[in-house]
Amino acid sequence: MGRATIHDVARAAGVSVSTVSKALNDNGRMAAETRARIKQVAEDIGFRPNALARGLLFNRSFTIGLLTNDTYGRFTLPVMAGVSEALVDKGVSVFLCAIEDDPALGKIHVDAMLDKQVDGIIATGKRIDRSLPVDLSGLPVPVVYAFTQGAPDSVTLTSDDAQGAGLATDWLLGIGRRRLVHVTGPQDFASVRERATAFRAHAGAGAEVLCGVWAERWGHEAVAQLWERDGEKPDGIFCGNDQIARGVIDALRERGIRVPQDVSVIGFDNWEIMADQARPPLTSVDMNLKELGKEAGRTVLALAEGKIIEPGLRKLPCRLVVRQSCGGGSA
Amino acid sequence: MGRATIHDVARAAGVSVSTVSKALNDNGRMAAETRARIKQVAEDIGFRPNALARGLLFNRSFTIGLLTNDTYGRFTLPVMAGVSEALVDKGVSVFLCAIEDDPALGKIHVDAMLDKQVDGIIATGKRIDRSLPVDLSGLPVPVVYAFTQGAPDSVTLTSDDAQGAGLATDWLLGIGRRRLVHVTGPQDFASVRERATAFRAHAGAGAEVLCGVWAERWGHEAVAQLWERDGEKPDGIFCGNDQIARGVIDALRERGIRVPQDVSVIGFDNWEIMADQARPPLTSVDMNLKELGKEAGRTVLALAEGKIIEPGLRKLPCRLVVRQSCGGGSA
DNA sequence: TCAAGATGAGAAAAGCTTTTCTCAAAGAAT
DNA sequence: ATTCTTTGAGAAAAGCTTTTCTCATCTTGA
Repeated sequence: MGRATIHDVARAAGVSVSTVSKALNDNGRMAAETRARIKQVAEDIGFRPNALARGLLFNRSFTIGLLTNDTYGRFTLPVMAGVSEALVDKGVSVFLCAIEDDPALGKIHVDAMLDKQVDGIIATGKRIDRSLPVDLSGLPVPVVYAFTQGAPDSVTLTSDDAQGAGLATDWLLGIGRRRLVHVTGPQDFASVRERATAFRAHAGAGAEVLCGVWAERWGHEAVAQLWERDGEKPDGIFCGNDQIARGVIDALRERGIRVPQDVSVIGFDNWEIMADQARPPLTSVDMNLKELGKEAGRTVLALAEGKIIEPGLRKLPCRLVVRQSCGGGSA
Repeated sequence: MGRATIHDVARAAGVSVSTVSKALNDNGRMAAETRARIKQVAEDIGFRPNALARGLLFNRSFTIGLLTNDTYGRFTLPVMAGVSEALVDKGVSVFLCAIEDDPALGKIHVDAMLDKQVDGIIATGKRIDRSLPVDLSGLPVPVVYAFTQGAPDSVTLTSDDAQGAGLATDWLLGIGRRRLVHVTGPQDFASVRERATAFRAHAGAGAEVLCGVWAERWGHEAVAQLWERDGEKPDGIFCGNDQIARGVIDALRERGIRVPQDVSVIGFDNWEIMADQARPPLTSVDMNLKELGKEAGRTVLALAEGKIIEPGLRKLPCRLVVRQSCGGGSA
């Protein structure tokens, strides 16, 4: 019972364990024929080295911890998938630690990870301007922050909100829209402020920004505000997330305004389930969260291997996913 | 550098490592005063035993693997959180393995988990009538399936679709609705069939079931079908998910039909972000996925400890979350 | 006072893998 | 034929913790 050990292979091949080890790791000197035979026996027997024993020996567990306080959101899941994907072919597995917003739970999880000798920790959350309720400074392993507020002098990865906003704004300008408005979320989000600044920089200082909440009804309401006052109406609306965009599109339709013929709308997040189901489907800025997760994985691994990575905030570019709500597609 | 080992504690306390071990684990015979002193030293020094070494010794890694092919969906995240929560205070950590729908990737992850000597594996997915693209039978560790199709003779946990549908139907009947309709997703989903059967059993064999797709526009369309034909109109609509319910509510509003005064609507999934933002907020059936995850965690741990759990399909009850789309709330 | 029992603490082995040393045998060169 | 070199393979230690023995010392009873 149990899994085959290197001793089983040695016995089956009629050699010593050290010879088996050397054969399998292409180490040491030995007859090529012996090496091949041992490899064959190991394969036949289904031997795979015990990672616990290797970890003990190398002081390296080939394991990292992923800490998140977001158990429902749509942001962390792609990040996690990216981390997992980046590390799996390096033989590194990922501990998932859901800590809610509970500092005590956070500490328990961090201690458990350290006990298990993780090679590093990635912290991720639901908002890039809030930090996790747990102190990760002074740990004996490297820490990388992804899509959450990092400690000073740490390596922190986020999406580039300004660049994403610029992408959307330029696209609207590129297809000939001139009267642009940005309808977005609450101003206390750093993302909101950064996107708004970039929007104004690209669209012109006079371009209007309406802050509200992250909800469809705010999209409705913003359209009402914009259309029920005097003056020129916008012909391009860049929204702070896909839900707001969804509300905007619905409100425009209810007013008989055609999207994209009369007004172009762009969302943010590229939340497929929302963007695809909007009528018309929503052009949206994608934050490349999976890519961000991959990068976080690669980075923490590099740090674990002793490579020097300059600390600081690194912003990864967004991309624009073109659907029909905007016009100007290549089709 | 590195973490303190039991040898460091022994040296600091002026005793042997075996004495330290016995002191900390409340094992063996020794002077109470010695024991207390050693414990104090260990605490001061910040000693925590190396889980790799313990794992090697006990043939137990205090680790389980969580396999999922759902990297974007909203079903697995609460399941994962539940698993993590159930196991953290047993000292068990969870490996997250995102395998997409790739059998090769699945095998790699399973092998990696076995290498790391996981005590068990939980498989979870995005659909309870599809199985993961990887064979988990004949593994040397116990496997529990949660919210995905399990192998024959395995322990499989899902939500009780029939009971959930019954809950919703009875609620509608209980508040006096008599002309009920069930608007749901594609019939090739087992969940759809099961809920429909339960709906008919509770609402009467003649009660109508409309199958379509899992999308808002289908909710719209179903309302159009129902209202644009002759005969009595429904006064209670039970929807197969919250997106459909959302479409139904919007379509009713557009027709001037009041929810909940004229028609009661109930959704399924209790997807907060959708249910809360509907106008009015949606009463919905919650599958208790976090609870399901917890149960899966407890079960796999029990199996890992050698307890006998009868194999088979276990269905965990749903609950109804009452908001305003239905009337009949206690308020 | 001597033997027997109780008590406290250390030595060693096990769990699995890898690496460094060591050693023996075979082949080559003188 | 003898010595040196090369080659092939095994022994042992390290990495950390726990448990089972074993041993020495102290106490107690006869």
